[in-house]
Amino acid sequence: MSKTARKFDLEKFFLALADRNRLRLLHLMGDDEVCVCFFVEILQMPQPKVSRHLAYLRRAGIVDARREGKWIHYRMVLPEDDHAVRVLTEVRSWISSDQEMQRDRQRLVKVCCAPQMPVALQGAPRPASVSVSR
Amino acid sequence: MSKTARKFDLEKFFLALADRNRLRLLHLMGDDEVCVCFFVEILQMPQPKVSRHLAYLRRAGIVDARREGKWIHYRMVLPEDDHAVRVLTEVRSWISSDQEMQRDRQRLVKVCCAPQMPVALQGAPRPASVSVSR
DNA sequence: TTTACATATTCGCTTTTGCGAATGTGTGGA
DNA sequence: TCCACACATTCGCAAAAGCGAATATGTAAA
Repeated sequence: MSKTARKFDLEKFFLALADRNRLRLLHLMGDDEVCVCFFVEILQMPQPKVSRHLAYLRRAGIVDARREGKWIHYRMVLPEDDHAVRVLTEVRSWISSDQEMQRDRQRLVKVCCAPQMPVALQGAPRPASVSVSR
Repeated sequence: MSKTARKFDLEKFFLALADRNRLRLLHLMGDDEVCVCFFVEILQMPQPKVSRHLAYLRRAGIVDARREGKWIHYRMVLPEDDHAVRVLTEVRSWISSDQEMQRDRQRLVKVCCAPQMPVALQGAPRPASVSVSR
């Protein structure tokens, strides 16, 4: 599940960013580690669709996944390439200014800070801050 | 031929960057205004292919074109969106570190600084520095 | 006003991408 | 051991992208 060092592919990198679904996923992660079930719930997308787009980001070296029991957490990683890191930093700041994405995040905060989470998320591990790692 | 202000589309922007042909075109432009015929000559691509990719960049608001007689010059523009500008700045620095693109540029410099340009480019206006404009 | 030239666009075609639906895989609890 | 759950992957199809070939457009020069 862990990423091994590989040559950074410019095209694959930008292709991964060229889809609003994936940008929304990235923005929801932010600096945290987020469980797949939250993406499904917050974005109201079918689970296979979420998984497919997460896989896309994984293959592009932009996110990494960690299993914890039945749940799988995704987080952003700093790509090996410094240019990619800086582009990604700009992209994150950019998508933060997008209205729809702001609403996504508001829903995430609202849901996971509530004393009682929605039925679909009962028992799911809440998003937790992680230091973005290589 | 000139770009009118329009809402900046995140997806379209990244999609435009998600193709090596287009990244090579962008890199060849750099800070200059470059005539289409140079792209065709340097990149050794069929002219319709070059035109199609340039159109793609135009529609994404990344480049603009200027006609001068029979020739058409392309140059990068600073997108309206400041985030896009910063991403683009990083991208330009990124592609500058790519080997193939460095070779592209070397060929461009070699060709247009030569006292006698190749037959295909006889009479073509050489690339000229322009201040990147909005 | 033809003609030549530089560039843009259109047309089939193949490849790739995204999708929903179905199915597979790994984990923990009964 | 069997089942339920969380997630990943596969499959078949529709939409989109990229390509070469052909064609259209705009300009200058004869």
